[in-house]
Amino acid sequence: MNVNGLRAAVKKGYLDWLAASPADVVCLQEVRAVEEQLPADVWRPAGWHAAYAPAAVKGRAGVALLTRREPDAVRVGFGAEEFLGSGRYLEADLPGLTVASLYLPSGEVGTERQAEKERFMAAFLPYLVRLRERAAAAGREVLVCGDWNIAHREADLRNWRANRGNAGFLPEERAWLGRVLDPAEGGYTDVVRALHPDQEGPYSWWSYRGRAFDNDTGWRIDLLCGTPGLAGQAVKAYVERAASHAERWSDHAPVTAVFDR
Amino acid sequence: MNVNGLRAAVKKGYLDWLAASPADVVCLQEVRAVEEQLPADVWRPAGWHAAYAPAAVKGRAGVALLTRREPDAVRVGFGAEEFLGSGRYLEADLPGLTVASLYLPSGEVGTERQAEKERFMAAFLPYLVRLRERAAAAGREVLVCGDWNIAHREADLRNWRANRGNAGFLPEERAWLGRVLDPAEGGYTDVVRALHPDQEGPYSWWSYRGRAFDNDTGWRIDLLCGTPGLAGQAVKAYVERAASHAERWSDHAPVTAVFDR
DNA sequence: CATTCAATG
DNA sequence: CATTTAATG
Repeated sequence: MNVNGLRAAVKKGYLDWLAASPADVVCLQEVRAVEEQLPADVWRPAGWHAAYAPAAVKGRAGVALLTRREPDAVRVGFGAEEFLGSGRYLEADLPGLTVASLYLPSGEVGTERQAEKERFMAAFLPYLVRLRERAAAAGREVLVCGDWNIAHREADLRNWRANRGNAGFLPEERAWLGRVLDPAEGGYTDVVRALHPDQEGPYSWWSYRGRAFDNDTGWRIDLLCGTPGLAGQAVKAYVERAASHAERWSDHAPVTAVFDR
Repeated sequence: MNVNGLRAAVKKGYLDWLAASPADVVCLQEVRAVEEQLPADVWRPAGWHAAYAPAAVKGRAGVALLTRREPDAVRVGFGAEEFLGSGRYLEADLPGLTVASLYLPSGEVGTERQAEKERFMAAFLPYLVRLRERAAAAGREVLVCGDWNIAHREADLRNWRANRGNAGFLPEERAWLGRVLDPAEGGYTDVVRALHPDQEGPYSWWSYRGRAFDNDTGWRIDLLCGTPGLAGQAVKAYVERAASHAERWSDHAPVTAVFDR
């Protein structure tokens, strides 16, 4: 769940959502804060173990993992030196599962930020493969949750034609995500899409501009990518699109999956 | 009247205040906007002629003059090249009167901004003398209105002891303002103080921090400095301290004088 | 269009 | 502590 600033999200209802959540694991992106900036009951909510990977630059990025049981291990970053302090990747080992919170750079065509996104993608795919192999050797499934900032296919955003040249739906980005999901390469499964193969969306992000949310002009860029063994256990997956504009506490909505294990 | 951002002031009631104002001339400081950023009825209110001197840097400073009758001439700046595009000085000729809107730099001890304030003061005092002489030769009185960012005497701020080392109440700043008001040098009269010689304040600025406004912990730094002929015609002078915090639309309050001419 | 930040005040 | 901008999204 990309909270678009945890401090702002708290003011608008994040804690109510969390209190009502039945989840065992919650992955946050765009926390955009450090511990000193938030009350303890936000940073370490009662009933949860919390791990954070803040960005070195104040007010930027930042990912977190909230788990009901204490992880056996927590690791920040995925090996690429450039992104170690960028607040974009955090993983934790739980019994039989490695779960990760990912915030892939959003990019902007023709800028250095797009080049950064591409460097991230280039380094991250081989890591995903190693992660899967390592986890398999340890008897663990893997679930990488977060804001991938890429819509894979035309069904994953409302206006795919108008967005063909835009960051998030570039051919090279879509191809890269295809490799992540290719059984012969990345080997991950898009859990929500696997359960809803023929649906438009469900979208998980809507621009704040115009009437994007009201018109459901959104993108499905928040993905839960799991190893096939885990993905096969998914029995339900859904996006918590807020019923009203007043209830929105981020420009993203929570994406949830339920596993029967 | 320092509006602390005309766009913010509009949202909080500036236009209501202006509509109710009986003034012939209104001097604004810290407009912090250019024409394109505001609706026409704010930038050029019905019934007023408006002249602006915006700062070259976006969102900074900016002074304005609203006059019920059209000025015979409008001039931006006071001759100092450094401050020409700084949005800090604007004057207009009306029949028998030159009126100016001034926003003197606020300064901060030990910083370049304090050095800038001092350069402004050094260049501005001789200008004030020339202005008075030129106006006298043309049969005009002078009134320089605005945020001088200096409290002249102990009665001009609530906590003068605690502020002895702070910008706005430094000995050299107070001495400089004394020279502006010295009959033998600047030759200007502090119109409000002349009518209220024995009063604490009246303050015209209160910090947004703490309870400064509620406790009237303010500063009298917004001055109307006039040539003696004009100052002698002042029959009333007052600060419109808002009755409640909700009515405040700036951290300053309007300072008004009524002249019988 | 919303969230941060830094600079200014 | 409020207003702006800039960068980011």
